[in-house]
Amino acid sequence: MDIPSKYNASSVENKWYDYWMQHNYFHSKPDEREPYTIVIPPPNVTGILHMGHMLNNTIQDVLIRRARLLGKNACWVPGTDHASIATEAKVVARLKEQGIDKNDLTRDEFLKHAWDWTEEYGGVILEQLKKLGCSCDWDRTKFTMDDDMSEAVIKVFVDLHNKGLIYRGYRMVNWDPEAKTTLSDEEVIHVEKQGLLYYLEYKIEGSDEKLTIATTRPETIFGDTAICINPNDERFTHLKGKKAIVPICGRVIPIIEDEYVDVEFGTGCLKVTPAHDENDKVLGDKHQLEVIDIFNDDASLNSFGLHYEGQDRFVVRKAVVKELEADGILVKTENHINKVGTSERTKAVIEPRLSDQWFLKMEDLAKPAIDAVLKTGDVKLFPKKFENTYRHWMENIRDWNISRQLLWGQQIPAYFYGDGKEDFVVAENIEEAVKLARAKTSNSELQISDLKQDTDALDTWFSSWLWPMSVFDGIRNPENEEIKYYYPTNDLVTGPDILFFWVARMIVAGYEYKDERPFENVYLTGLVRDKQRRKMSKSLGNSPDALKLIEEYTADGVRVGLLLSSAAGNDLMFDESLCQQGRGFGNKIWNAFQLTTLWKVKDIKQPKSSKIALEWYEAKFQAALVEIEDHFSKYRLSDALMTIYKLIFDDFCGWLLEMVKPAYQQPIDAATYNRLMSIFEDNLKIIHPFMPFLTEDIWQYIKERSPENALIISKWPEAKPINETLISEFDFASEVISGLRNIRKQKNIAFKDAIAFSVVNNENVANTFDEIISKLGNLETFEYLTEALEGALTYRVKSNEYFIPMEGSIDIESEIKKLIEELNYTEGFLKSVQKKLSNERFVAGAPIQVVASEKKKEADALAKIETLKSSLISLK
RNA sequence: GGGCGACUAGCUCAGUUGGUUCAGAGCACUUGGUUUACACCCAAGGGGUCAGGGGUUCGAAUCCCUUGUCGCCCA
Repeated sequence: MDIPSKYNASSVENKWYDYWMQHNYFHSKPDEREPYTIVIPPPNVTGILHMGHMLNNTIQDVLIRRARLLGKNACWVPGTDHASIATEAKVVARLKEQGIDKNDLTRDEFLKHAWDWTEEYGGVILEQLKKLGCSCDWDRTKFTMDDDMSEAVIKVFVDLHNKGLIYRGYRMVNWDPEAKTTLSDEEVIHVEKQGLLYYLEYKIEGSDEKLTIATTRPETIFGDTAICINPNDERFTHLKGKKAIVPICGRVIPIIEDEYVDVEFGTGCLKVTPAHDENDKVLGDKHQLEVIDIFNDDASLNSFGLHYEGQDRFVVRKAVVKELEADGILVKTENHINKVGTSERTKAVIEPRLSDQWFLKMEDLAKPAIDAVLKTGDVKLFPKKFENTYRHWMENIRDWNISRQLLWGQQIPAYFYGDGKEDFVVAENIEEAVKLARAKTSNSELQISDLKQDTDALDTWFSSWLWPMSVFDGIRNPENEEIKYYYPTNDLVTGPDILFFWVARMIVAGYEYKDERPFENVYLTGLVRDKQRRKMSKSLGNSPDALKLIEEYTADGVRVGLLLSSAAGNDLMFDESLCQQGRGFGNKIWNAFQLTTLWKVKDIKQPKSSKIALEWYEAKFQAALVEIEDHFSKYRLSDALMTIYKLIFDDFCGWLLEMVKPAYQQPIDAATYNRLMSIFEDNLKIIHPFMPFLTEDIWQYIKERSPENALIISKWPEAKPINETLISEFDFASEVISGLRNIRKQKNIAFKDAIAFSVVNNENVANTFDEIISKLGNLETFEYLTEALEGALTYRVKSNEYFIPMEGSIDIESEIKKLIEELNYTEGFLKSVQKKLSNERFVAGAPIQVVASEKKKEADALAKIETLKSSLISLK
């Protein structure tokens, strides 16, 4: 077989991805094996891959590939989300470019455009995931607007309505004047903005007196329906029961009293605008105030705005201020920082607005979801710190506004038969609706044509909260084989930014519809930031192009780079040098493989050193396996990767290969070679989840393999007992070798010059690794002595003393100085240990093993001091 | 304003019930190296008052109090 000397990532990646696809390894169907299921957090259908997706999906792929190797029936369901507001905004923008106004289109016409768009751009992101190596079961790809998915959504809406949990209410909602839709509370981002506080004078009716109020929104005076004072505020006692006159529009409004008013803030007087502020609405309800809505749905003023009618709210603010100033009503302005609600999607400033919307009662639904995370632990969050955030949100949960004034999404299945607020029925389809409407109205003459479906669509999250169930058709067919097999899923990997939007609601839906958790573990990734800690975003232009990154650093390299420093829940400070490290690691493995291919294998005797070396590596490998297992069980993927990285880089390449490497142009014995290759295969298995392409490629070069023997579906190495003795003996030997290297360096002895070497074995160290020390130290001789050797360079490991004879060139003075330094240090150390041991309270209070270890330290130090002293004597 | 979390080497982070393994890892840095797999490499080395202060304890990076800085969530 021809093996290229350089690893050619791009052709290898395509080759093996195609191979995996062709042999259907990613596909899962229910069988007798234990299932391991992940549902992808569906990205926006028209989105493109960014760093957050890369991180997210790499983690999922690592988990799914490992599960596959562990012999589980691994199923990773991919798909996309229709993302109603984001997608609709893009479609509207494109139509606008083409000179088409959304409002001129019928619902069906608009939806046609939206579907065209979806088909044009949809799924690009899924293709990009393939480049990253994601082993999703592509046969199962779902879209939240697929017919069956939509059916499930509608079914759930009807069901919740019939349970009395969905209601229609005239409420204050968050209005996005740009998208012209409401938003849920979670879609509103509060941003701190520098604004102004305006002090305005209102005349008191029937007197010359004036009252000053402070407001951040002077343009809303057109909606004022009261002035409120605090009844305990003596400054205003005399105004009780009087009326004030609103500037510009001259309307007379009452002065009301309420303790809600903060005496300290502004002037202690509040203007009340019930239509445009949530708190004012509460006040208004309490005091039965009139509600005057002054805005159109694009936040321009309506006729209540008088001569400002038709102008935008921010334009009006400036103009009103000017007019008020000219009239002497504006007393002063102050700088003021306030938090302004903005739309997550369009960034528009949110306008609180009263309107008829659909709501889902959350309080009771939330209860099992609270217990699952906080009491029973049925659902675990990683890292755990998010449990507090979760608790806080869930215990203060508010009803969920699920209607959106959008077209792109599932249309609300409420059918109106009259103009009254309650003149509607909710049904899965219009035929059903007619029947219900006839029954409700006792009017058997009612026809389909008499019904008008609510024009609103459902919030996107109202479809994605069913995702872990609906992808297996668990809502429409709750008893089908797939949902029974795959549900509950195992792990969910997503960002903490959608903990409430999505994760919490999936848990709610899971308990409501399956009476079971939707997943067991939630791995919350951090945000990907740049080196300067800025969030990666398109507008900042600091997000690298995902595909270019793969091209430059290989898919495996990027995967490793992303995972190297991303503990669960911690933000990831992304730096391309991490990918460099990942690519470098790939090259290292490739070169290690290259080395093995250069050897001629011969049926000759196996050197003892090779036999020991292989046994030692197997011990290290087993120890690493335990560590890796532990890291995975805690979702510490970076730690698991680092353990493997060090095992392969240091122990395998750095030590083992050097130990078994035959001399120049000499063959390697078959026993060592075969064992080594089998070890290599085990290495490939454990790194495969992180670096799937490179490992499969090498795996297939090692031997001809049938499709049943591909690495992707091989078996994770079996755990065996660890030979601890061998590990600790090697640790000692490696210190001996380091000492040799140091001496060589200090004395400028080239490696190719063999040297004589001897030891006084005070520690009674086993000679297991002597041959290896000889080989790696390039020793000419290795002798055991009973007494110190004179005229030699020395160094110590514990109380063992090592000698390298050197004629003439030994600087006795500096040797003595070195020994005295070492002696002083060891004596100081001994003193501190003995001080501890002479403390009765320590000996009595500390655990036995801690005391024992201190005693061992004492003995070791004493032995070492002995060695040092005798060396000093012999030098003098 | 309320809550949560963080602060450990130049950077990114580990450090589990206070005690074998406690001051660690990787990267970066310095020095040396044509050891025939790999300079995308090898070897050696420097570097931290564990944010500041106080306390509990035989013993504190770890527990408590306090101050500061930063981040996130909610209002």
